[in-house]
Amino acid sequence: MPELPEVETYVRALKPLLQGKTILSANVRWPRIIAAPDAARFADLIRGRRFASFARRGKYILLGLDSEETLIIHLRMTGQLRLHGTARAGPDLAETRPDKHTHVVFELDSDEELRFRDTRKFGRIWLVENTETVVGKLGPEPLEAAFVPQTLAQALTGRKANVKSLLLNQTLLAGVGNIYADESLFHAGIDPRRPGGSLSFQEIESLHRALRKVLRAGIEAQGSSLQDYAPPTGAKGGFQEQFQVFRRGGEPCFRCNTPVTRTVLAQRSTHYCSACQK
DNA sequence: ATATCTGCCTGCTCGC
DNA sequence: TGCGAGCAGGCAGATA
Repeated sequence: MPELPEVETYVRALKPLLQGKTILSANVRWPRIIAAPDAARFADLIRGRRFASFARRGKYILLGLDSEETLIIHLRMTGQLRLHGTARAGPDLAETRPDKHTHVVFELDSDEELRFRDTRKFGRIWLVENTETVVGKLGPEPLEAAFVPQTLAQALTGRKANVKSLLLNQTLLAGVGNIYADESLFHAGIDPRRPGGSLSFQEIESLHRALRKVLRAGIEAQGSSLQDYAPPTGAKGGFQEQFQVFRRGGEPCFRCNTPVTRTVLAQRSTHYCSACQK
């Protein structure tokens, strides 16, 4: 499940692969993937556009074009973007043919095509003039300088929902998903079931520090490689090797040997150490 | 306003 | 081996 570090890795990888290349056509094989405008208009508008800028906001990939428009892609759970050769593919053409999970194919002017592949079809693609119509409701970027403990305090104070659910709320904080929420709460020593409003300012500072540390480490490791995540270059990230609690239910905590607890919060699997996290 | 639930999807695992 | 049930989960939209 691509979260902030995985999406950041994606954007960094896409830039040298796509910069300056022009989209000759877009073949939409599963129209529901295109969130806006409708699939036919999308294909019409994107024809002839050139990739000009590359950015990330939360878990969204923002590909600025040489027009007033931005191509926005959200990978959700199982979305992937891969660049494939076409004319240069030669004898391996059969191997490079889009499979049944490839829902959008962008033909480029470089004898290549950019494919959006998504087994579970949760991913979405937009083409918009104003990015705010898509990402406008997102909360602050946790790695920007403007994100200080007071920002996090503002998101948590007065809240009765558990802190794990609040960390997953993209309108409060952008980019944190299930992996980095569980890992950050472990590093901060905070029980994920605690009501957001029950955290002391000292605990909020600790959580703020943990979030930034874990997200930076995730980017440094080029993300986590789980079953469905595949970056455009094929190079796999290694942050899963640093997991302290995520998907380690029943296994001993690396710090204290207490078996890691697995429970469900906000309908999502949640992992924590009952001894280390209070 | 906030909190919680449902639907979207497919592949995989599990039990019979 | 076959098959259905349950599960994984980000986010929009609905409901409480």
